Amino acid sequence: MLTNSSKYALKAVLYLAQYSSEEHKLMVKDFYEKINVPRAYLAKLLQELSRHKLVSSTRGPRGGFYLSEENRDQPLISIIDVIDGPTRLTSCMLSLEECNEDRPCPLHAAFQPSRIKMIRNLEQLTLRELARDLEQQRSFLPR
Amino acid sequence: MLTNSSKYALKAVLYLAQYSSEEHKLMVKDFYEKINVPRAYLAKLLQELSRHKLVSSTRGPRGGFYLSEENRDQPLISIIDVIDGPTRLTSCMLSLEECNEDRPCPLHAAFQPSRIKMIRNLEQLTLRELARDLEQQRSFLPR
DNA sequence: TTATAAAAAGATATTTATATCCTCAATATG
DNA sequence: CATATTGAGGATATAAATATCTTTTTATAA
Ligand code: FES
Ligand code: FES
Repeated sequence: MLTNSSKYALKAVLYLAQYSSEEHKLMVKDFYEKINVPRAYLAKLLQELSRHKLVSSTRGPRGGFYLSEENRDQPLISIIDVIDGPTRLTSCMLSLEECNEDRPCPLHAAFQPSRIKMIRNLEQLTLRELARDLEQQRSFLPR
Repeated sequence: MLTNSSKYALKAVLYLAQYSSEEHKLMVKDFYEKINVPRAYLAKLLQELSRHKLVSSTRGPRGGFYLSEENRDQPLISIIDVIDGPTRLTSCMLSLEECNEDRPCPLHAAFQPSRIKMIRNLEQLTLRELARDLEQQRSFLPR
């Protein structure tokens, strides 16, 4: 469904949503163990997200990563698009060149409705909303 | 969502469902181009499915692969389980050890309903049914 | 201004998925 | 029985994903 890379990225961003702020930045070495992601690989993923303005960072002493208020309003899909590429979830399940009703593959009719629902969720749910669920212990971040 | 391998396998099996029978077996070299799968790799995938009794085959002259009537009644999921492993679609989207309501990850609540629908579809739809759609040109097999 | 701490960037290594190749075993046919 | 034909199986090659290591840049604060 998702690659390991985007799972790592989502865990990292949700962790930052919970425990970081502009006043309290987190260094990679401070939390890579909490979310069980290889340290150097996590750094790479966050760099990529930073380049795309999905997480915030500053270098040097007292630097680190954090989520700005704007970052928190990003939908989940934006993380996935950057790490897995924008076609991972929307492309045809059997790799037909394009997925559409006009010339559907054999799986299309049965799967498109639930697939669309999942994608709509990813487009609508923001990091802020999921972080709130975590805070209220309505959900739990895997380590 | 699915690996290339299981997409290949599904295309192959659906092709066999349409064009093969016990009386008319198909050799790999006769159809690997039709479904655009590397010849030797397709052979490997069909061998694996054959070992699991999901496709039928005989060796020697006039041999080849085909789908028996029993093969045609298998659900899609059985192909995917053999090629991708049985946890590909059911495991937690963030790789939490187990996906359940008691201790859900942040994505669980939003995604589980549509995910379950997709999996139910895969468990219920048989090759026979999808082949019928193809025959009626209600769907099209990508090459 | 200097030393230091942190991310950014680039190079390299490892593992897994995908793909190919070669030999062996089974089966049909003459 | 001999021979040709096909899948089965094992070994190997390549590509992509995952992971690590080293160097450079930027910011802080003494
Ligand atoms: S055409 Fe294949 S999933 Fe839509
Ligand atoms: S617990 Fe993560 S998807 Fe169910």
